[in-house]
Amino acid sequence: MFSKILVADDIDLNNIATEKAVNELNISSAEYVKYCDDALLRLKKAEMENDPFQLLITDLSFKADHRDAKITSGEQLISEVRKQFPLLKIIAFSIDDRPHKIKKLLHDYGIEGYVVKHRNTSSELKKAIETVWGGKEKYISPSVEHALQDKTTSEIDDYDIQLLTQLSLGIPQENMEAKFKELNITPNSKSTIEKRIAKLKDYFHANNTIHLIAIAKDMGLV
Amino acid sequence: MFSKILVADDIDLNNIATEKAVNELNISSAEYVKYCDDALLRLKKAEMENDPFQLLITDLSFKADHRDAKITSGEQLISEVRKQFPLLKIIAFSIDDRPHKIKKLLHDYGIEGYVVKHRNTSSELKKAIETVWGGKEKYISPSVEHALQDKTTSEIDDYDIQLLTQLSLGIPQENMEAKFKELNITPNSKSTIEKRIAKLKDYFHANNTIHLIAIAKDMGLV
DNA sequence: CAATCCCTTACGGGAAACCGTAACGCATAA
DNA sequence: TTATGCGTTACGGTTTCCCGTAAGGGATTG
Repeated sequence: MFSKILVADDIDLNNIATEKAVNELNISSAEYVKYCDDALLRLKKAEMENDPFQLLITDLSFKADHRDAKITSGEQLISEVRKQFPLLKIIAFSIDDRPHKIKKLLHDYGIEGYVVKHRNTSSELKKAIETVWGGKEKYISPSVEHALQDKTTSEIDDYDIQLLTQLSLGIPQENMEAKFKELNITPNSKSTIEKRIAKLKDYFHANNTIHLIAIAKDMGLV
Repeated sequence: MFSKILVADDIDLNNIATEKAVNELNISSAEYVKYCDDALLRLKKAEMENDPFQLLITDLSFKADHRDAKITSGEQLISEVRKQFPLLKIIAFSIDDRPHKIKKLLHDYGIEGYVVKHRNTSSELKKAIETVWGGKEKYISPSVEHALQDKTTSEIDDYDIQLLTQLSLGIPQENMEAKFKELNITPNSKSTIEKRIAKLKDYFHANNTIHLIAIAKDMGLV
């Protein structure tokens, strides 16, 4: 079993309960932090002392408070960790069960586990740690396993996300061509952009662009 | 101190940690449920047995699962509880720190406390229970006290919310007059609706209606 | 080399949204 | 009673969006 793990979650309740779950496994050392920046510092310190962490369990959403923070989300933390500590195993631990978010973490960063906070989190978390320790397979909460097969989101690419994002930020379709040129996104003609928006509306059965953006917001695409 | 309280939260971790906090107070009986429907059942049963609960601590967001649920959110639960058990004290216990949500619960339902799940939840929850037990004042987490003074949302009325909601559901401005007549909402002329949308865009500094709806979604207004 | 396919781009007509102006209805005040 | 103010409603012109058609430019194929 892992001998040294790090848990990052800004909500103290989660750390309290996670600690209880972790203590029921045979893990000799577990540390808990409430800020992403602190997580990175701990990882660096342990690396320097030649006693590195073996597993990071991290929440995805961290609320801002009075402290200045360089890393403000679990996703940013995961991205940094993957670059600086490629051997460290990662389990994401979140209330978010939206397929798009989950797939992104699994595919883009190749994390080893995704545990959804729900009614049986405690036992799931233990199973996840054991599975990841085994090293053979990833652990995904049963309630979101279907997310991986979900093709609704796999057919939506980065271009679509960019488009939806700019729309949600108030860029009118009229100015989108200029905006995309500014951002070096191609294709960027008014016509193609129009067609792509129409395709998205069709895909999500949206009555109009407002509806489309509302749906995208609900799905967590933007 | 309270002798009998009920805690409703669908995430087991929260119940585990809440239990720990509650045990540090002098409360002789505390029960924990993961479904809103169960909460209502427990309250009814205790009432019938002439041993009613004195305090309800409830989360606001409950995820759906395989079980059929009549009450699907903490807000609905609070609404029912206020009708059926007017003497029961209520503390809402949520990760949601958006002013609009908090004000709604405090004003529309007159709940006795609002604790935001954050980095010091455990001690805040204890303080909240003690304050509500005192019976003289309400408890609001310090980090959202400013929400009560926030006038951004107090100037947005139910009519605005209805309008934003229908827009986000894909009703085009063109058909809004008919929709509002169907819903018996007045005023409902095309012209007034146009003007109100323009006012909202102005208020939130939205470039266009899409942007407006994105902002409303972010603020939790719809 | 020409033929075909697919994606991108261009354009134009019609619908919806946007915005200013003005009339109407109703309440309060003179 | 008339005057004033405010919110609602009505209308028309301009802009933006929507949607169909068609032309342009590579890549692949015969």
